[in-house]
Amino acid sequence: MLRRAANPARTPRTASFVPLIQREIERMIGTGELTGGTRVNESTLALRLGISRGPVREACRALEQIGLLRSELNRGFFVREVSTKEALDLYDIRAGLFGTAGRLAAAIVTTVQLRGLEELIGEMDAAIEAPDIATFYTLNNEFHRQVVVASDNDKLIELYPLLEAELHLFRRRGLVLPGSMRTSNDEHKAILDALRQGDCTAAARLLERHILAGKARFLRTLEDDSATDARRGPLDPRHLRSKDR
Amino acid sequence: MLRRAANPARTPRTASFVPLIQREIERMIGTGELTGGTRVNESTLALRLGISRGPVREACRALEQIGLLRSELNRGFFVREVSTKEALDLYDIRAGLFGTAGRLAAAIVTTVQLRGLEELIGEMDAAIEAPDIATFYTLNNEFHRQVVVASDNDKLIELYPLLEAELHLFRRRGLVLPGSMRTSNDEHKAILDALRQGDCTAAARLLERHILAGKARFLRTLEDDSATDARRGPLDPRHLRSKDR
DNA sequence: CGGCCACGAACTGTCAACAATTTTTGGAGA
DNA sequence: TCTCCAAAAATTGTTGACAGTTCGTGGCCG
Repeated sequence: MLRRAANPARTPRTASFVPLIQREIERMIGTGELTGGTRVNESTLALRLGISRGPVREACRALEQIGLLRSELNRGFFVREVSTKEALDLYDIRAGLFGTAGRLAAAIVTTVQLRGLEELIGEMDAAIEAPDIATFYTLNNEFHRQVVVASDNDKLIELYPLLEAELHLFRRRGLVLPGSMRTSNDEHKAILDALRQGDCTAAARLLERHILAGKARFLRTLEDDSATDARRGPLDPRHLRSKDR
Repeated sequence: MLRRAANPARTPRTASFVPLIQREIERMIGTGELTGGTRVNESTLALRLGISRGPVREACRALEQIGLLRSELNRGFFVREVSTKEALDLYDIRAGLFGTAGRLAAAIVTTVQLRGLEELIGEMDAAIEAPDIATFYTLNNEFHRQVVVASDNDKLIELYPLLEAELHLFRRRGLVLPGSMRTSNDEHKAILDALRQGDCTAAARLLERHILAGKARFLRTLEDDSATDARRGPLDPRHLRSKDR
């Protein structure tokens, strides 16, 4: 929580409030403290953080650009809700970018990085045995992140987490199916092999398919949900237009 | 130019100033009115647009997020300069995304859209004959845009132009080599064929390679420049780490 | 003549206030 | 009791002002 108790002076000027507020709101969204569709009350938030509305508005404007908030004229900022169509779109984009990351990484990945990925795979195996879904989820994210970092493409390293964050705004969480963890980690192992051998084409293909497989699993959970939970109604047929491959 | 002369009332409230300012700054950057590295003076800009600094700051904060501006504490906002490394990184990202666009588009592209692409290719041929580099440049951009639109991936349609805009911040413009126009349009024809046949894999591969070919041409112009214009010094060896394919 | 420091101007970061708009509340009428 | 409407409250969009920082200038000292 942001407190200015330790700094009664008017303006610290050693750091701007805006990035702090931005990260704070991101955190609130991440933890579910702010849930999709809810309105961000500028005054309340400013009061709670002990600052005025100006910096809060700037932070919200920044968050609007990266897709975490949306604005309505004279009504302020709202936490974005990601539709099923958008979530599926994001999977396709992530697939393309992740494939690119693999193509780049395979050419320049270091042995240290390879060892790191190997360790993560081992820990994921352990999490599968436990079974510990939460830990697997974290490790899986870290594996993806490290692959992107290995690409040494700074723009990609910057862009990829934004897409992940936006995907997390999809209304239903916990998209990791217990049964799919083993399959997923097998894919990780194949990816590691391709990276180790410096096979750019294979790495790109495997990583792209890894995300698209995730998309397929995601689609399946959606269908399951709409079957068991009839209140939500049938799936929008538009979703089926996004063909895989 | 934004003027409020027609609206002397204090607050119109039929639209927020922020998006208008944002687009105005984008335009100024696009036309080169604001060039890379220059400082964005909030007071001056606000005065010129006839509004106060608040909305200007919000617009700048938004532009910071999409990579057109950067901020320094107590020094304000500056027009970003895109380094050679970043430009090359952007080419790789665009290649991956463009390939994704092609994979998606091939499955659902309409005959109307195909006809539109075909016409653009024809016009580009004419521009090559003229020769009219500026027109070719515009048509080429439009061709790329239409392929992305054909993917029907809204997030991609939103994301792709941002990357284009950022690439335009690279310090040297006019990266279209006269000699490469014909090659480039030949690639367009192959892409159109793949799309017409609904061949997702071929379309993805061709589009990805089309951008990577652009990256290769880009690299060549850099080398030419550094050879003829020795004052800039030799290329940073890091650039060579981004291997193609 | 050159470097250093102090002073003033310019500018940023933040705040408090105001007007316009939206939302809520309360009650009158059917 | 429910619906509709008007007034009050709450909230946003914008503004002008203030404090602190950075930048530029000129004088002083070596």
